[in-house]
Amino acid sequence: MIVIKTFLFKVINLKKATIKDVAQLAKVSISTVSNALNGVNVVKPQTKARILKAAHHLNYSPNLMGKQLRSGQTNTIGVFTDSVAGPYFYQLIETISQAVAAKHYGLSVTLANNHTALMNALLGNTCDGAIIFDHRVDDRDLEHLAGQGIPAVMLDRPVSGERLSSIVFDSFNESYLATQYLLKLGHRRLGYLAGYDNNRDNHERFSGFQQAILAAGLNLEDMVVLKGLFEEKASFEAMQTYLTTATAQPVTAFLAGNDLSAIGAIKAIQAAGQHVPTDYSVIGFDDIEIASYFQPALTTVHNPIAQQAQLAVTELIRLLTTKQWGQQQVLPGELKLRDSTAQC
Amino acid sequence: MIVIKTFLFKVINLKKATIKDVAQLAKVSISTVSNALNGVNVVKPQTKARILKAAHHLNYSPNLMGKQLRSGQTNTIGVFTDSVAGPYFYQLIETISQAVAAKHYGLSVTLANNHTALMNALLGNTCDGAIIFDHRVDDRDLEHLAGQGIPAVMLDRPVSGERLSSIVFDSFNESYLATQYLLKLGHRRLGYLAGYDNNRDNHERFSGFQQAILAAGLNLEDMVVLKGLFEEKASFEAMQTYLTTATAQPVTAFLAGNDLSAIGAIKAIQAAGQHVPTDYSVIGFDDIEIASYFQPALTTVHNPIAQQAQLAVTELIRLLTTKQWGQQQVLPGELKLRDSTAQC
DNA sequence: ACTATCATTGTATCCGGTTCCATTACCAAA
DNA sequence: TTTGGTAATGGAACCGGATACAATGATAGT
Repeated sequence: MIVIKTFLFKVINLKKATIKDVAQLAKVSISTVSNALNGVNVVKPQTKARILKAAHHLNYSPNLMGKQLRSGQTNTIGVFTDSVAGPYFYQLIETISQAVAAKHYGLSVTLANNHTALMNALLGNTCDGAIIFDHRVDDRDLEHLAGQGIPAVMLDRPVSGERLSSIVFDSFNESYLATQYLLKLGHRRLGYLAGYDNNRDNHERFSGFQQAILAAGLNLEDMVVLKGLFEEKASFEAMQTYLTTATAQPVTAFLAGNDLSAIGAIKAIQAAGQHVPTDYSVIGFDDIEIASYFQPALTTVHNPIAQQAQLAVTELIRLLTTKQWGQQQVLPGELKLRDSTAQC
Repeated sequence: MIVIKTFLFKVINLKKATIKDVAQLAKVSISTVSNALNGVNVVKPQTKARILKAAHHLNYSPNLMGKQLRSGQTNTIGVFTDSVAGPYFYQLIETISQAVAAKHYGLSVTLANNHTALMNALLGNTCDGAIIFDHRVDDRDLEHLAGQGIPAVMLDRPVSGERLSSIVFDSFNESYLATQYLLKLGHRRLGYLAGYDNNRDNHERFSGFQQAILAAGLNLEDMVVLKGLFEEKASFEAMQTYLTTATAQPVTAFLAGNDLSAIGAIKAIQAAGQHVPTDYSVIGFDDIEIASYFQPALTTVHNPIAQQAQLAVTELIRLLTTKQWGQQQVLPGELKLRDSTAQC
């Protein structure tokens, strides 16, 4: 009999202890337990001690679902994204996590594989506010969010509204200045390694590139656009193809859609027996970790990712705690001069 | 009056629509709404259509807290970690996210800044099962978890139990083999760039290093241990100090606790005007992205991170769906021969 | 001793869903 | 017309907590 009892005890114990169990063991009501555990200062110290002891004995930890359902607050900030791949994201999330912790919020990163799952998570009240880095979220989705009163900060698109802010990089100007720098070095025939067609950064960077060229009084027709697709491999192949079909008046400098693209291009140039920056200058975007380790060290545009992350959290908490409107913030980047660019 | 009404309407509308609102608008009970929206096949098509229309009109999306509280299921797998920094984590999480999506689970990554927050999140029923990559979780915590019936897979420590599995790399053997390789190249005086004292990987790697040396009949006293702390800067300084105090019979090869450490050491060697691998051979661990871009390309131990991630998800789902016991799995790494090692 | 006051504790409701079970409506067979 | 059966819908309990409010008990003032 004793054996069976022990077994039953174990099975019963497998079920998570609830506030009811704690109340029963401490011989008080559940409301008193709730008060004691949440630091409401009305419980007699003696009773509180008994409750804490009971809670500890039962390995009690509150069910967050119940807690959050009733209180309507999660005390959690959610980051929603379609991809955690790449160095950008983890630099971002690292600072976000620190900033969120400093403000005594919890952090939850949700990776949704499709749009429905994303919106469900976003609208499912699993967080008090959202930081969104997801290209699939369109304006209609944002309207939904706003309608449900969930504050959000967008990182990949400039938007703003009643409870909606955005913090983006100044891709156009960065590109404009980088291109200007290549022109200043004496290059007159430039190439652009394009990223994805529907990507905002790609679009802005390409526009900046074009505008700088026009502003210098040069002809866009002399320029070359290669499909780099933001990838090393695609850029390598695109550059390889270009090099074999090079004309008499070849391009001497390339602006790449991002660093990976720049690296792929440089590898193709090197594989063809030519040199960077002697034969070609190349500039990237993002200043990923590899950029400074690469040979030659990459001249690239550095975006203040940590600053963006910090601002995103600050701004979201502002939206959460005040009833003020959201705003658009644009952060300027910086051209890091390294060894992949030289005088023409 | 109309203006005020409109205003009131707006304010009311700001509140999220609940299942009750949908029921009211569709003129049915909430249970029917629930059935209709969850695909229970008892609702008359006509009614269902009316409900769907109402739900859409109200921008209704269910509150996940309520849903999960009642059903006791979250359909979500949680990843719990103390740090997302570094390339290891994002390679890991990328594969995890794909695997989880393929199994039709949601994914939530929780970054807890302190132990209490971590355990609260872990024990708060916010996920059906957990993948834990957090050095702060000790055996007592795991007992808690087991006691609450939450299945978990540990990634940084070999453990197993009723609902607990682990998937770790074979750090000891990897280190043993890497050291053996250095010995095979003719090196007789070796150095180890140590990581954190309390880190399991560091401990295993150091043990493997020592055992390989002993097995070769060499004397441990001839070996050198530098404090690299898994960081580039600390390793740079440790190596710099070592080089200035070098003896007549210097070490010719180093095993570093990780790649960053190896890179720091190599930079110090180069800064001192010497060369790798001509003067010193250096081996790292992890095969981070930079390793192959670095000059010289780093000889390092490659761990099958994607495989670990895939197995973690598969194993966790096994624990979730069957009542079988957990297990320990150890994955072998592979020594990637590149350009930072040479014959003595 | 009686009562007002305050410190504690208990009761009941609610949060937003799911789900079991009862109820209703409808139709065909007797 | 009655009955039986099934399809469709509604009612109510419940998940685990928080919280407003009621109730209790103790203490002190008169």
